[in-house]
Amino acid sequence: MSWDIVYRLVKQIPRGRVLSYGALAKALRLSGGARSAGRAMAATPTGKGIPWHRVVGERGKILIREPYASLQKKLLESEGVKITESRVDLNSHRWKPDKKSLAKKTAATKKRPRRAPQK
DNA sequence: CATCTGACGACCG
DNA sequence: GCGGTCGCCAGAT
Repeated sequence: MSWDIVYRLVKQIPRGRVLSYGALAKALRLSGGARSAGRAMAATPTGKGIPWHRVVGERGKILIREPYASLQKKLLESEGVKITESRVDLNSHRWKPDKKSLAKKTAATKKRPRRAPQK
């Protein structure tokens, strides 16, 4: 799968702003949801100018393990993001991608079925 | 092809 | 607020 679209969006996250895996997945309509977003980040090649550290858990928590967790925290703080107890202040830093930022082309399996027509 | 695992999230206790 | 479970899906073995 091409995580290109994910990287592209992540690269557009403004300095001092963060986005959650879930929001990221939703914005791009990834089939696997937050998990796929996470996979994408896990496969993110470092040194490509991709601010992967601006992606945290839905509640602003750093979910990754050491030593990346510490690194991420450090990077965020250096960007002016407030962090409290390994937790990002999503309340003031949550970022919403612009519609234009969503210049996705091949968003995984497009969109997934809404819900079972139950009832 | 069968299973397990995982940079997640929603729920429940 | 924290920890355990389940659901979701794609990759890895």
